[in-house]
Amino acid sequence: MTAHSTPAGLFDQHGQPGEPHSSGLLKGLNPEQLAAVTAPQGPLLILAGAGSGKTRVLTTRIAWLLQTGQVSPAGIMAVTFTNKAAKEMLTRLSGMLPINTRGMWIGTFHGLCNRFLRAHHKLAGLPQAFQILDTQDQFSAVKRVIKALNFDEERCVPKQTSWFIANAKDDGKRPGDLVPHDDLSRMQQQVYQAYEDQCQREGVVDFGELMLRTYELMRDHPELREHYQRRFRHILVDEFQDTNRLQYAWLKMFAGRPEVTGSSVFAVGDDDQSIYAFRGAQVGNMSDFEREFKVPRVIKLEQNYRSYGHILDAANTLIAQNTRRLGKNLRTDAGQGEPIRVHEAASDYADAQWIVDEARQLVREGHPLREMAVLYRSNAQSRVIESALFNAAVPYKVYGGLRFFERAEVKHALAYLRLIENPNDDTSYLRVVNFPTRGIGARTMEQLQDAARATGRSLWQSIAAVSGKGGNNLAAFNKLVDGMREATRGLTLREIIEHVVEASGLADFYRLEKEGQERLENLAELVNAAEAFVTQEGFGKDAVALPVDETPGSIAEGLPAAVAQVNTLPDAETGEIISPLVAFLTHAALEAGDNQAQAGQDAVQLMTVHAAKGLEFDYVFITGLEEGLFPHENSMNDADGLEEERRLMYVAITRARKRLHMSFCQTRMLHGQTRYNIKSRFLDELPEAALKWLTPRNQGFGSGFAKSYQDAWSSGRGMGSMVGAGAQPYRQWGGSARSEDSFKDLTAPLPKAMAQAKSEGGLRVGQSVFHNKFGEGVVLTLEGSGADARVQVNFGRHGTKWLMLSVAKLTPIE
DNA sequence: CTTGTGTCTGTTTTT
DNA sequence: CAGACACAAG
Repeated sequence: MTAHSTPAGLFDQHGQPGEPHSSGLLKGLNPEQLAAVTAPQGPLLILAGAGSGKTRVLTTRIAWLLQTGQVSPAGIMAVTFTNKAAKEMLTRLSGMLPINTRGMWIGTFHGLCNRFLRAHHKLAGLPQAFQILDTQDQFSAVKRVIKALNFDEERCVPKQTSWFIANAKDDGKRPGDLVPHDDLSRMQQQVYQAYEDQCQREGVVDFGELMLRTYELMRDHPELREHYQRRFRHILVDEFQDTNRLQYAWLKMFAGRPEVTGSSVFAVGDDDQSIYAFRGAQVGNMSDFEREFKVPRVIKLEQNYRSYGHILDAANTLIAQNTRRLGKNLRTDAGQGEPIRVHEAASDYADAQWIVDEARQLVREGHPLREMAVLYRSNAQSRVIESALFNAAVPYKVYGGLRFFERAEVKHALAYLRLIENPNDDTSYLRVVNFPTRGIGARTMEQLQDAARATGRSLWQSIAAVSGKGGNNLAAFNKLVDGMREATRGLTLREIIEHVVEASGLADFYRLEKEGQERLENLAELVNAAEAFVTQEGFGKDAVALPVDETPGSIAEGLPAAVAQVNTLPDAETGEIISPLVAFLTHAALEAGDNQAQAGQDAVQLMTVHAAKGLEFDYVFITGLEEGLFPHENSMNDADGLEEERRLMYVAITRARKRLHMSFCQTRMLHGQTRYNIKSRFLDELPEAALKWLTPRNQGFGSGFAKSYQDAWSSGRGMGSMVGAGAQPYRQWGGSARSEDSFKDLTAPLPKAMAQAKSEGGLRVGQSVFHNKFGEGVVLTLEGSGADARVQVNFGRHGTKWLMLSVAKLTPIE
């Protein structure tokens, strides 16, 4: 999405957009891009490779359609997956044309659904101020349902069940559409049904529900369907390869049958960058689209404006190993550039150190830190790298993890705000009824929940059913919330939040807490976020009235004003404009916000490969190229999983503009255990000519074997702590490694490589050796032979250790 | 109702 | 190793 600063100004692709004439708009487009942008009405599929100017094509297409008068802003719908992508599109578009982007429907799938459901909330059977459950909320709601149904949580695991429900919705399925095939799925189906009832009662929807309900509303109401189908003459979809079944059906619903509605869908995607199958993405939607919409031709954007040749060669060669592809090869005019620097380290620690060294070298050459990114497969890998960077005083920024609106203190404050709008929101009620504590304990809440369940009412409505002290406290709590609602009536959003933070007792609570300072700051930041939201969304004195829909006879006809972009459409029937508070709460749910405030600071960027999709950097480090990690062991058993891992690797490689670094290590600390890793098969799949090995290839024996061996170096307990097993995944015996029972594992067959290790090791008593962790030592004793060989080594200040020769990595020193 | 202890479980993530 | 969570004791 960020397609600015390109290698050494070699390319003119990302220069300033031309002046607002179509000739200016189209200037600098290559033939394929031009064909895509100026394609005639009708379905179109753009296969856009990484760095091929995808976003530019998408936005220029919209600008061109508008400028040539083929469509009015109201006839455009552009859908993305992330808020970031939607914003980027809007920003670029307003840079190209002096148009008001507000009449267009540009946003994320969920943002547009929200807009739609707010406008038609009566038809959808929702309160106007319906609240949106995020994943956390959804999970706790499901958990509550499982408890209420008295299901065994061992059998009907809440996490799996909430995943099950989300998946069903992504597939467009209601509880009644499911056919249970065993006890578990029968239970899950029941939970789904009860969960759905509960959400409906509380007036809340989860992410999947936003999509599904919009889809169903369109499906079940012909007049609505016809209206929107007629209205959106051009539907543009970004990252089409990431759409799930429901989203594709949703798109078809809005597009209608092209020959009838005349609408055209402009789908842009890259099957090679499909990395979200695990959450329901169907790459197959691309070929389905091509077939079902009778796409006359697929335009391939293969000219890359981002990376140098070696990098692209690596990407192309790698991805060519995937069998199920639409087929595409990236090319560049930029020259080969530097080869990819490949480094093998003895340990994850040494690997991190190497990254720090390389980064410092780049700094010495005058490159800013923000142009360096360290990418890894899983979040757990960031720790070592962080500590190495920290120790070297190199600023860094980690992406991922807890986002702003997901922080506990922020969610607490939001829960109070939600209760002001909708006291029947049980999820919010449960979150803060006793936070800060006000004498409402578990048994009180149990009584309350029982009463609510019995009558089918909300917790808020059921407090009279609880007598005694607990009941009084509950009444006091309801009164507190009522009081807040009264006190904040007519206040600005900022004032509302300030009041609630104080009146709820949250502020006092955190003021007294030792570690509360940061939380207080986050609450202050929440006020800022609200302030920024109000300014940005244009609430306040001079909101401009815009006709939303000009189509005569439509449901939405004559709507008064779209005060703000997506979140604040007026009610379709009453024309009442949603309060800034509801809009802000929606914003908080749909846009979890960045996780770190310190933006703009020059720092090395650390993130998972998934998080890096759509980004680009001059210098990229791909770390942890080890079997079991990347490709991840959970994905490498089936062909589809492996291909997805390869696409992930492809995404990682294509993030780099100028120089790419890849690294792996022989030992890695994971879950408190040392793992021995083989280098990733993906390294072997890269063209040799594009690589520059900084360490000798296949050096030592650590890189070639013993994937799953527990290190045997704990001294003192002698052989009892030595563990060896066949080629089992390490995780199968984590705990037992500490018990004497594991001793018997030593009898398991050992691979040939281990026997070789001994002879190659060529150790003798008195031999000097090097060990990754303990450093230099001297061999004191040799025992056993072959797979059973063990050795006693004196490591000086680290003491004397018994090591399993087949497991510990010892390098002889002459 | 709070606090401490023990157990468990560890991909990827937007909305 | 470390965070989340459940349960028992105070």
